[in-house]
Amino acid sequence: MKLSRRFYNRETLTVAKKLLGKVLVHEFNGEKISGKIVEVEAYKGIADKAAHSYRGRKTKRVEAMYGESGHAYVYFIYGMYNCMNVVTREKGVPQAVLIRAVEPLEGLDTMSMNRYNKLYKDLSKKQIRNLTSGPGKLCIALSIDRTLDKQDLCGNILYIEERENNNNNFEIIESKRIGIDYAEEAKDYLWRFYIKNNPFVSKYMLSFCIYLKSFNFKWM
DNA sequence: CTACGGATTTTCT
DNA sequence: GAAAATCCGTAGT
Repeated sequence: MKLSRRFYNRETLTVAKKLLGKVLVHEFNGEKISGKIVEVEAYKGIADKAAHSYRGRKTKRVEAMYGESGHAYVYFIYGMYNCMNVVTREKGVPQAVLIRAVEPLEGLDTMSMNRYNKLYKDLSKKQIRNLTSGPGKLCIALSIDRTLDKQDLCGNILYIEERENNNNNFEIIESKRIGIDYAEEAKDYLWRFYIKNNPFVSKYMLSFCIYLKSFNFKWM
């Protein structure tokens, strides 16, 4: 089931946590490329020093954040990467959730070609783990760039869905957001959420990787 | 494991 | 002109 407008038009921290475990899909060149969302960050707009829309800043780049909920906000950063957000709240309230990591599901060869110009079966364990474990990495893997800025997530190109066999039996960890050292007191807010012990989280836990390794998981 | 620097260009002041 | 919601490789522990 594709997530509805109603899903996105809620408190941003709620949407952030509820997005964990859902599946991000990009239909591109007639193929479904998808991954399970395992890590997100909330950006709460006007009052959030870490948000691009802090103090009501309304530049061309952040326009999408001011629009209707359930649309994409894709921006370019560090001279070479794109990051994808989901716009939340009603029109005029510029808040969003950054998708920080997904676990690859469909289109594995396309993803591995996009990232490493190799077939999935030829990837090293390290490359598999790094396929989509970060906001810039997942955009490369899923072919998400600024042409998808303002894209309606209730459409048929880029969307998020809840799957029938969805396993919602996971623990959510709350932590500080990453890469926002300039944000003064806002840098300490616990607005990053991720699925505990999932190996595709951007800053994954070593202890759990060692644990998985003992079971000979293929991505270790 | 951690720490650090370089890449690269849009965006905003 | 400086900074940026990142990633990668290398060197040190």
